[in-house]
Amino acid sequence: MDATALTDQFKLFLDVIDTRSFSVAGRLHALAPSSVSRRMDALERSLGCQLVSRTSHAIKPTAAGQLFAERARRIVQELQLARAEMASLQSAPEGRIRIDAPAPFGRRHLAPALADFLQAYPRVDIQLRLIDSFIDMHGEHLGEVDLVLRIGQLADTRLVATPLAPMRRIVCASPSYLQRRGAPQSVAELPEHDGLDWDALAPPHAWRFEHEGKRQLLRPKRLRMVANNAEALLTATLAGLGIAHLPTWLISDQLLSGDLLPLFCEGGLPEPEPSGIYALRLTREADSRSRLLLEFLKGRFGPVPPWDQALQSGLTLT
Amino acid sequence: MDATALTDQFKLFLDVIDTRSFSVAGRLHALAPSSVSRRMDALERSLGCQLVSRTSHAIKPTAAGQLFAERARRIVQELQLARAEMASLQSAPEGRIRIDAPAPFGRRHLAPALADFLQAYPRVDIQLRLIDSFIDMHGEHLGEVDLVLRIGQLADTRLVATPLAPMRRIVCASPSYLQRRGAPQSVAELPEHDGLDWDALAPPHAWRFEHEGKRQLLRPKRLRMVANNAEALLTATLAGLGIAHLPTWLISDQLLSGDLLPLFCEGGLPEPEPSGIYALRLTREADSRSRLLLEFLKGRFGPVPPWDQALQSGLTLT
DNA sequence: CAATGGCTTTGCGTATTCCGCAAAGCGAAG
DNA sequence: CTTCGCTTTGCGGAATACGCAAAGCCATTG
Repeated sequence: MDATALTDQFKLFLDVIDTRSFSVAGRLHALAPSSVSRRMDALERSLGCQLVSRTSHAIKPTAAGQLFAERARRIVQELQLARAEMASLQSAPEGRIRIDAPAPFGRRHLAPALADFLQAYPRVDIQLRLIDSFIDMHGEHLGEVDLVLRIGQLADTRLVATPLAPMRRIVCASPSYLQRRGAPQSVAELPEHDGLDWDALAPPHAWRFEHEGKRQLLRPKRLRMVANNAEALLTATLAGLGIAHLPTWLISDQLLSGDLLPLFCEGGLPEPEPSGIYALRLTREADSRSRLLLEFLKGRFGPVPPWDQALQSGLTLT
Repeated sequence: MDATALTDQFKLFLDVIDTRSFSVAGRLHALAPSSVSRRMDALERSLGCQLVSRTSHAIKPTAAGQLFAERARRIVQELQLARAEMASLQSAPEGRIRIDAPAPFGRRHLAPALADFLQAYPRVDIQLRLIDSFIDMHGEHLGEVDLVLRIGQLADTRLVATPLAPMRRIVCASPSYLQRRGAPQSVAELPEHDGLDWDALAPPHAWRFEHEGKRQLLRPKRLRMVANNAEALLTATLAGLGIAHLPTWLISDQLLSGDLLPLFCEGGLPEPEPSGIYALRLTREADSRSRLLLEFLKGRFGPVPPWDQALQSGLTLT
């Protein structure tokens, strides 16, 4: 059963309705009139209601037939659209997808993913723009990109956000720091330590946990460094400047290599807020290439991201 | 090829995508894994692009496959909706369709059509309300009816109007009047005659023509009768009180029997304005029964209404 | 009024396709 | 390393779909 048979069956029916004749509809589809008659009979028996009223000389669409034709027209249109989209993916004429993404995540995970995507679809080009500062969603330069990757809380915009991966954060420190200051035995000891924290746009400099069912908001007494750049925080943490609450996509390598040690890793500490890695589009009706890339990234990063997979197997090993 | 096979093909593909396995998807559809493999292969060759990436042990949807699955879900939904609609038509549970219509048209043409419709769909009931006065579209009693028939110009409303039939009007008079006053030889003589006219809500009491490319607006000097009821105008015209410009759906019987004589029938005089017989619905998403009746009426009255058909063959005969 | 032409339907032989089974190849888990 | 399960492919059989021809019927036409 070829997939074109799906649309052809409906198109035959529509031609029957339009031409009011089995024979000329059959001629349009290179089918004998008898085949058209049998097909329409099968369709009617399958639907359980009469679609065309037959006299021995001519046919006339029933009211039910007209109604079904209306639906069938929509369906044929969607079928052709789906087919055309698949075809356009294959040829992908001069397709350039423009992406904005945060630089640390982009370098670590997006760039390798894009490399694989480009190999899978040789005729697609990509323009990647990595941004170290926060991306302003409301800027008018949004029209210049097809996809924007965003990490963290979602600001309410008129954009369409599709989740790419969940984000987990782990409290960690370097071995040197822990040797010097000792490892905290519980969450309650955290405020006594030096902290390195994200400089979010939202003011509360604090770490939010959900432990044993109740939410806790902890703030280290001394924040030795606050930065709005993930790489800078990582560098400071590796240098043993303090304890940080860093996302797994940033530190999975260091956790596996032992350059960073997780604290309270027994609980797992899931991200309590609806926070994650999202792809934003300007409109729901993006072009096929962007949507293709979006599906590709969804398949690559979700539901459990590769960095978390490695962490899971790696941490149980140690 | 059963019509259910059409949706089953897509549902199989969707199950393959969801379960990520040919064998369990095949089990869901009572198909051997080999058949699933062959069908997916055929689908991919038909679309010309890979939908699932196969390793010998497991499969994984391609980005293109995810994209196509999105489309396929919509299509399957529409297919099931169409099928359900057809099924609901057949059983038609306690279906009552409420219709408002102008009384003269309703008695003449709508009632016979409804009788045929009721015979075709035995489980549907109809509540017909014929109204002699104009129907106020803005009244709140609109929620109580499913369909409203309207003749003439369309007032702008939030309603959805679908044309049922074009309206033609013919200038005519009774033989007695023409014998007494003589027949006008051209449109220019019309103002000298006694007129019978529709009492439209819009004030201009005049007959609009389109003759030889230019629009003419004629007003009889003496309007012997003005009424807002078609039957009353017809009665007056038959009584020989004057010349009237009456719609063909009203006077086709009298024209055929000779009780009324057409004037200037050589030109045909099409209705110049976008005027006709319309069905109004409150919302585009009416229930199946109302839409079924609508299609039935459209098929019965359009594109050339039966009264005009009879006129055409009848008038060429005389 | 009769004939003709075209349309739909049905029966039948044939050809195409579609399915399941079995064997082979292969990767992942134990 | 072995084993299990999944996918793929070849093959025989069956079900289906097709076209052709004959029949029935209605509208048009000479």
